[in-house]
Order: sequence, then C-alpha cells, then structure tokens
Amino acid sequence: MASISVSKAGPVASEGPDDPRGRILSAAGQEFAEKGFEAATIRDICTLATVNVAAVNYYFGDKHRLYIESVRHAHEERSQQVPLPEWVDGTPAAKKLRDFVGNMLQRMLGFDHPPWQVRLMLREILHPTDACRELVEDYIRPHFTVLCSILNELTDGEMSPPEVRRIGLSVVGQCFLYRAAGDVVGMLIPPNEIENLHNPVDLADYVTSFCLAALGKHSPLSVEVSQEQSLSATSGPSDQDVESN
Amino acid sequence: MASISVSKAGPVASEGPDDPRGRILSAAGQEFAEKGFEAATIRDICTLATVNVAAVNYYFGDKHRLYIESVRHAHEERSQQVPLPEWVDGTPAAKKLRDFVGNMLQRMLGFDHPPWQVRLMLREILHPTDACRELVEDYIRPHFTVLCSILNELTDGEMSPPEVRRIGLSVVGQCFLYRAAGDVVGMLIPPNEIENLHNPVDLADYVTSFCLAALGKHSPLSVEVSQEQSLSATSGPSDQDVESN
DNA sequence: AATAGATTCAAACAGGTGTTTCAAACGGTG
DNA sequence: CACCGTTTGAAACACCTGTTTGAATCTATT
Repeated sequence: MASISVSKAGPVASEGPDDPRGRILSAAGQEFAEKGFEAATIRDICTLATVNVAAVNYYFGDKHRLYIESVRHAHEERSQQVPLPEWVDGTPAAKKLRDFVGNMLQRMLGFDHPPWQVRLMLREILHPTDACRELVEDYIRPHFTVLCSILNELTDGEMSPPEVRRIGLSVVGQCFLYRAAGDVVGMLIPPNEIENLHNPVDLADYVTSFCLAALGKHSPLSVEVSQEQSLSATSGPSDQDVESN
Repeated sequence: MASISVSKAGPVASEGPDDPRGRILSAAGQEFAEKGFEAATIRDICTLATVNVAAVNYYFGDKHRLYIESVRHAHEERSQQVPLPEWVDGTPAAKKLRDFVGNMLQRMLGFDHPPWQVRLMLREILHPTDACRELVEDYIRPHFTVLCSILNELTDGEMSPPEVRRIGLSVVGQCFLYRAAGDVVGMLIPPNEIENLHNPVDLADYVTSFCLAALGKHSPLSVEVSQEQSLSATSGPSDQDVESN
C-alpha cells in the first residue's frame, strides 16, 4: 500500500499451480524462517522446491532479492489467511478488543504451530533488514491502527493519541512475548499450566481483561479472576488457519 | 547455580588482564551478538581479539563450544553489572514493583544502547540453542521468581501461583517488546514520542501503573494519567551500566 | 516441421568457511 | 644453560557457499 510496488524481478510472473517461481518463493520462505538468511542455503531451497540451483538466479537475480521477495510473499499470504475481524455498527468496544486480541494471537501463534510465514516475519521484526519497512507499512501498521482506534473508542477519547499508542503497545507486548520468547516461557512455566492458562483462547480473554481492568472498564483482576466472566466465546470471523502449499 | 558446572575447556583458566582466553570470549560475544552464530566468523573474532585463528581451537575446541561459553560469560557479566535491587523490610510492594520494573528495563535497554551481553542473550532467547537452558535457570528464572514474589505480596496472596505467573509475564512482555522489537516500535511511533513516553524511566512508571491499575491497587489509567503520580524517582541501587570488555 | 525464445540442467568458478598442522617462540625449572 | 611443556604463528586443508556458464531441452508461434 504505502510502498511503491517494485517491478517484480525475473522474466515472468505466472500463477500456475506448479509455477517454479512460486515453488521457490515458498521453499525459500520456509528455509529462511527456520534457519535465517545466512544459514539457509540456495541449494537446500532449490532441493526443497525441486528446481535447479540456477533457477533462483534466473527468477530473482540473487539470494538477497529472493529474501526480500519471500518476506513480501509471506505477509501477503498471511494477510489473506487471517484477515482482520469486521464488526457491525454498535458492537461494544470491549468486544471489539477481545476479538482483535483473539485474532492477533491466532495470527501470531496459529492453531497448531505457527506457519512459516509468521516465523519469517518475526525474524524480520527481530533483526530488521531492507524488507522490514514494507512489512511495517503494509502489514503491522494497519493492524496497529485498528487496535488504537478500538482503544480510543473504549476510552471515549479521554486519552491522547500518544497515550493510546502506549496502551496499544502494552496489549501487543503481552501477546508478542509468547510468540517471540515462547520457548523460554515454556521453560519457565510448568507444562500443564501452559496448556491450561497460556493457550490462545484463554490468553485472549486474559489479556483483554487485564487491559480493561487497567482502564477501569472492568473489575480488577486481583479479586476473583477465576470465574471467567467471558466477554465473548466467538472470535472474529474467518479465523481458520490455512496451511497452504 | 542449577546446572552442574561443566569443566572449562582449554588448557588454562587464568584471570590476567590480557588473558587471551578472556579476550576471545569478549570478542566472540560481541561478534555473535551482532551477527549471530552463523554469520560471525572465527577469523573476525580472532582479529578483534588480536589472537591467531588457531587460538580458538586451542582454548575452546571449536566454534560451537566457544559460543556456549560466550553466552555463559555474557550473563555472568550482566548479572554483576546490573544486580537486582534490595529492599529494606517494610518497603511497600508497589514500590518494589516499580523498582523491579525499572531495574529490568535498565538491564534490557541500558542507559545508552544496550551492551553486547544483552543482545547476545536476546538472540539466545529468540532462537534457543544448547546455551538457553542454563541462561534460563541461572539468569532468567531467578529474576522472574523475584517478580512473582513481589506480585504475590502485592495481592496479599489472593491469587494462585499460576495466576501470579501470568501477571508476571504480562509485566515482562510489555518491557520485552521494546527490547526485542525496538526497531519496529521506532517505525510505528513518531520519533519525539519515543523520547517523551518510551524512555526507560517513564516506561517503568507507566508499566507499573498499568499493572497496579489492572490489579485494582491504583486508580484506572483512562481518567487522567498525565498527572504523573510518581511512585518513586529513584530506581534500584547500583543501576549504572558498565560498558566493560 | 522449422524457428526463436524461454526455461532447465550439470558442471564449474572464485571466494570464504571451520579446522588442522607443525614448526617456531615463550617461560619457568633442573 | 639446557630442558620441556605451554602457547603462538603462518600456512594449508577439505569443504561449502553464492553465482555463472553454456549447452540441452522445452514451448509456442510461424
């Protein structure tokens, strides 16, 4: 959206089901997501995509441009896989917040283990390269803007935009920890507790309650949080996780 | 502490000021922190440490064991550089929480840009290898335990340990976002706002208030948060940031 | 069927990697 | 001083990397 669409490298941009370019893009995404830019090798990528090593040079020029394209490909696919919820007019802001958090956690953590698209984007967030700016403008900022507008609605415009953004980061941060440092969290917390309290659904309820309580739109957490005053059982529409390719 | 102290590889473990082993450890930490395990090269490390390439094999065996040792070295140094605050009896739990959060943010973000020790540990948290378990047990878990005990004291034991841990992760998560995804936050938020609202000191006040409000130990944030009911101006003792090596 | 362009392929290239070698230098001890 | 284990040094090794080459194959148009 924000970035000028760069003319796609390579001779052709077909859309067939066994389009070599697409196979390379998908294989590269998985390899880069798992091993990082340096450790992933063109040979492994091409083996996974069942193409010759020369193909990546033919379609993308070099490894770096392949990486850029595969990050773009990842967030484009993920945007379609888990679109933002949409609400009818009059939906309470608190429910919108719960839906948004549920949607974000679903996108970050997935139903099963998260798809490679998310892990690749995470790498770019943690150690930004040239691909990061586009990722932020086309993927992250739109989502963050929606969150801020929900928070603004929730507090009836009492807070300044900077303050709203800070609350927004608090919401994102609580979720982000599980995605970025999930392994460490798993070492820190007993395994059964992970399943009971730290699964995507219960987490969405909890993070939402925590935020609402901090904003005074909800009773505080410290007096009986266990009685599950469920805000909503249904998360946003079309939350399914498409493990494509 | 928790892990059995492995016999140090290499022929000798001297402590002199120009001990080659120590120079390699420090150089390796910086290189690994900046470039990651794969991208950092033994030759660059040895150039930085002004030793021959064969020295790393002589003192550590191979690149992998050098990495393990340098992660251990990093969190040992960082523990000394920014120790946990200590409180006199009768210190209010709310102040303890504020001190702890301030201390944690100082440790994560540093006064200036964070030292390589933190960035190396962060890499290990994000993409764990063999070095992670020891990092968690010797460094992360002790800190997390302190946080949980503060939260437990704060809520007068009303919450179960699992619930306390979940609150603890919320506190950590809010801080962690700035450390792990600081670049993206910088792209998402106007620059002047970063300086005014998202600096370590103001962040510590904010995260503490957010948490206290959620627990009902504090007035909610959404009605006038700007009037700075400062909990404490002094962060924990010995918060200075030693840029050693 | 013949042609021209697009695509694939095996092979090779130049450069960098972690690791090893083995001789030289060092430093304390008899 | 001569000895011997410890430490350093330059060079080489074997392997793997991204990239390129140029011929072979395929595909579609004439």
